[in-house]
Amino acid sequence: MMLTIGQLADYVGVTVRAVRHYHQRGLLPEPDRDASGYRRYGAQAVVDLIRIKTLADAGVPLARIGALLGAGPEEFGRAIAQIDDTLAARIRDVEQQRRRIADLAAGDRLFLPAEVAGLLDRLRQIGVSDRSIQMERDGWILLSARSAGQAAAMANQKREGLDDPEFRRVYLGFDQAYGWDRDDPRLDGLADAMVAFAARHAPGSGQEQDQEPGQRQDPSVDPVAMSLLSSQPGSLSPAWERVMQLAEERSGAAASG
Amino acid sequence: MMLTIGQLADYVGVTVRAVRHYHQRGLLPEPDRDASGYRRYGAQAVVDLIRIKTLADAGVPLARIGALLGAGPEEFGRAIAQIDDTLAARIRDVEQQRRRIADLAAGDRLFLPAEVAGLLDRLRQIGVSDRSIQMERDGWILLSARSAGQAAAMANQKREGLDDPEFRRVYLGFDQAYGWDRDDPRLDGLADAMVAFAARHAPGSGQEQDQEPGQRQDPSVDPVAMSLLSSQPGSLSPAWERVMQLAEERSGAAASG
DNA sequence: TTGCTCCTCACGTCACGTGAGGTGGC
DNA sequence: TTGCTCCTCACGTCACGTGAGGTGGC
Repeated sequence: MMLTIGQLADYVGVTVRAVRHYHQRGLLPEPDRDASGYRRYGAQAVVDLIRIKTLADAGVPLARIGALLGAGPEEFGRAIAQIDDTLAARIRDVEQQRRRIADLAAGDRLFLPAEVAGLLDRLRQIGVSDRSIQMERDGWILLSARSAGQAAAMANQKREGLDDPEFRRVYLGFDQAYGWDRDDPRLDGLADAMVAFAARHAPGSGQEQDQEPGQRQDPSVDPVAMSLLSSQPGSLSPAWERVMQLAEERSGAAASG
Repeated sequence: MMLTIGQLADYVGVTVRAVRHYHQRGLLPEPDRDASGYRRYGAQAVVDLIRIKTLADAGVPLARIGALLGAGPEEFGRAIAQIDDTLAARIRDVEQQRRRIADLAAGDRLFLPAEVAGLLDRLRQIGVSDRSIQMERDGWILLSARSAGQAAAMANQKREGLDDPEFRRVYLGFDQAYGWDRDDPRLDGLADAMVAFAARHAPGSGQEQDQEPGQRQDPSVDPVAMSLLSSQPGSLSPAWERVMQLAEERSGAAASG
């Protein structure tokens, strides 16, 4: 009336190899052998193995299970309570994983701080092209990776800047100019508008906010700088290169004039 | 404005070693190196790595993640739905694990089929000693491991048998005799009672139920056989050995007379 | 006799962790 | 100059899985 290793393993719901592994690790005492050298198990082995399996299923490392099996009931009880806490936390973790894989299929909320996601939503809302939004997203991702806090603050600032109709006009004009020829006559007007807007919000104009130290330029009022955040090769079109060149010439002339 | 491997890893919440591992496995493309031979990452790498981490956290094997990253949105969506099902099942698993580790601290419900647990409860209720209940438990554990269905049926049968006051008397008498001397005069009366009860329920007495094939003896009417189920060395006391010897003599004499 | 179970090595797997020994960036 | 980050091997870890080669039980 003793059990073979296969009967024991099947009843408890583990593999034969697992039982042998628990012997090797010293979790389950090696039983006596029968005449053929087969291990033969009694009821205590069933009880011990179910304990081991139950704890192992709960994710308790085998080394800790070994310590727990030798512990008194009060220490065992405390350990059980702590393991239960871990399992409760695991349930919350899995619930969050479900939300996150749902986000994965949905959009790009997952890749950005909430403030940046809010800015991108605002850009979509005012009619910015998908191409520019993609470039903004990539730029903000890189900025967030280097300094999440600073990126969030700057994104909020830029989103507020978009409440200004003139900033929206300049930003959308630059966005739409992407595919123009580099000698398109409208680029001059666009460069003028950008320089004029930047001048009105530049230091000394009396309109800027207090600058934080180390924050040399403020992308919330400078779509050119913002677009440069994602300086992937090829991201600048001929028209954009041209309008930036024109703007630089004019602001240089204004500074020296 | 490109990221080092450490900036990338910190932002996404993985180790630098994990990023290198994903390169090795081909999940994340190797980026270009800077002048020092350092890897430099763009925004796409952040997006890719968050995808990998989110799926890996959800328990998706890396080999499958590799296939998913190359899949179209419809296949990706189906995979996400299937992963979500797996996570929902995992939550139910963890909830069951919590119940099982609670049982582990509580009692021995975990080690026995419900029918056997019910029988043990009944034995406790009618006043059987802890020692005998322990022996019953061990016997039923071994029997359940060899044939769970048969053990359950036999346990139900025995529990019903305990509704008979005479069976209870014989069983409790045998239980209490454990610590008696082997020449205690009360053992004769106990053996008599056991033989008389067994004879009344033996085949041919007109009281037995239909016997199932292969079920040679019925422990529900034979506490001696039941106690023998757990034939651990040393489990039989001198008094029990003696009373079984007496009972065997008498039933042998009855059979031959 | 055949198929199933058991035995003991011993290498493989999965997703990285952890030094070992050396170089570049601030 | 010091400490931090980066680089490439390459072995270690955890809980077993999976043959390899052989024997015993029904």
